[in-house]
Amino acid sequence: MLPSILSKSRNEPLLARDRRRLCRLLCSSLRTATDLQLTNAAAAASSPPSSNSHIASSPNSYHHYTSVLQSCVASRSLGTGRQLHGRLLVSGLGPDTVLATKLVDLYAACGLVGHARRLFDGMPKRNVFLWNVLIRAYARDGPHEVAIQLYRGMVDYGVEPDNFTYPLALKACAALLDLETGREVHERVLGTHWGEDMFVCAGLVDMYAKCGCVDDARAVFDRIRVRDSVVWNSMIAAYGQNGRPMEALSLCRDMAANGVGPTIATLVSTISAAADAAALPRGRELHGFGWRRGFDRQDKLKTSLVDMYAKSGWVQVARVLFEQLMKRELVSWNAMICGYGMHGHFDEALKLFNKMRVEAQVTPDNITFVGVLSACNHGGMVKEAKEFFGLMVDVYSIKPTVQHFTCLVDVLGHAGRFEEAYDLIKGMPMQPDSGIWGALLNGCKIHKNVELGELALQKLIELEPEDAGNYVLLSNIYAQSGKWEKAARVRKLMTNRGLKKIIGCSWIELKGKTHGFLVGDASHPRSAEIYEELERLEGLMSDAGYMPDTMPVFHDVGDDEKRNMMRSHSERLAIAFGLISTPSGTKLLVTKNLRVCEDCHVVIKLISQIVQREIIIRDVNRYHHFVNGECSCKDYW
DNA sequence: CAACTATACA
Repeated sequence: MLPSILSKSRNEPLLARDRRRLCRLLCSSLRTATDLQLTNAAAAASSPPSSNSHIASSPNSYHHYTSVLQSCVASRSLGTGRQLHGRLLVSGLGPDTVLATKLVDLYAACGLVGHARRLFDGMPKRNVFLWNVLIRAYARDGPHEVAIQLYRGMVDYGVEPDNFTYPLALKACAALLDLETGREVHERVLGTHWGEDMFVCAGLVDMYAKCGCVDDARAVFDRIRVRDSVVWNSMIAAYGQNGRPMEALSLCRDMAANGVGPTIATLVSTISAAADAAALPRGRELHGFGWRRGFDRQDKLKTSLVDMYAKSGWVQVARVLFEQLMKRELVSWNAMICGYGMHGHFDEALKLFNKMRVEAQVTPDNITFVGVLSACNHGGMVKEAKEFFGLMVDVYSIKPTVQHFTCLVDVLGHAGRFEEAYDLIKGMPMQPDSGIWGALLNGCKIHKNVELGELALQKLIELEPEDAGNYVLLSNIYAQSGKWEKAARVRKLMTNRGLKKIIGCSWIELKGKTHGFLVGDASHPRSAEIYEELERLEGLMSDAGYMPDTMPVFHDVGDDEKRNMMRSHSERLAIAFGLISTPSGTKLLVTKNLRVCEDCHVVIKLISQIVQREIIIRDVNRYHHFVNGECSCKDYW
């Protein structure tokens, strides 16, 4: 009869004899003073005043027994838990699923998944709680494949997954980027009534988002009737993580309009979206909002602000916030180092990197090295880049990824060391991707290496035949070396394949409103003033000896027309608009969907000198920080 | 027993 003690239903009164037995068991396992203190404190904490608190606090009840175990879970008192487990085994107090669930939970929480698994495997009967607790352990700490195996095992075992199981299984799918299984889980959910459950839907949204299917995520999101902040956050993060920051920002507005208050998670996701969209005014607004709520004291929010300010050109502000962090985590260091790197402050980036390793004793990861290598890159530091690469591999035993190789190829290409770059590519342990060939092609463009440029383009076309930018780049290489027929042939090849050059577009955000400009755009209400300003500046520039360089325009058109096309490049329109709409001295940030052309680069340098303004252009792949006639890229980009 | 939150090459 004893084994049945522990499987009595919770509300059934225990027999006096059972109670005595349990009490003895419990007391004998809690002999040490520390354990006792721990347990008492934890038990007190886990029984808040409630209608049945008298039951929980009664020392002889089954509730007390389970609550002691519960408190072990809460305080991770492995010792006490193991003793209890031992006693249970010795006394033949058998397999009660409630107690087993708590033990499995305890072992998993203390990192002893093996123990948890053995206990689980030994249970003759498994209910949904037991499955969930074990799946949770694997869904949280991995290996995630096991979580999915268990989910499948549970179905085979005949236990129906519930509203707790699905989010866990989906979390594992998300971690593995296993879209196929994710869809399978979704299918199953649709066959039940759990499709209405907010937790399950949040799990689905997140799973689709992590697997890159934002629109599937949105479809699930749209069908949810009542949405709490977490579901909104999941969807906002979905856009942010999939390169659609503008939609993330607008969804945050929708969330507020729907009366759901932003939480710290909302702000972190949205601020990071603002960073990616280089939407500084919006980011500052969010910063202010977080400040009023007192969220900005939290390191996670502050780190997202570090990233946002750095990406919006305010590296110094980012640094101040970085210094204010209570504890500088790896991500914070990475954000700051990459922030310096992308603006060309390679000396600051390297100083910070050393501070991180030596003073703060934080171990860098592969992302840190991407930042450091790209910083070397922007500074043209070949020797240092190689050294850091060696440091990464030899000292930190970090396996280089294709991104690290891309940085090296890029720095070598910039320096015109094509043989080394090409050898490096040939010796890479992985297949070179489009980034690698793109970096090489970029170097070829700078040094007018037509031969290797052709090869790189060949590879690029194989890898991404749909990308018109590749054709444009090669055509520019030809044009720069005066090979006009070849330039035209590439252009023709491009049109024959039905590819269109992406139209250049730049935007600038002023007072929370985004103003976008296309090439030759005359649609802006202040268009006349914008062109007037450009003309005024051109006059001042030719006084300074500026001659337009029309080389990059590869169309077969007359010089005058080329000039006109150049002078109405979208970034110039955006800058002119910024100049006439802001007080003198205001820093301008312009974002562009393509690369800045050579002539615009020269022009913007001159403008920054003439009007004495800091102008930041955020290219499709880097920043140009123009101050007093100089650019942070030192004309290498 | 459950869902969301920062960093990265070209």
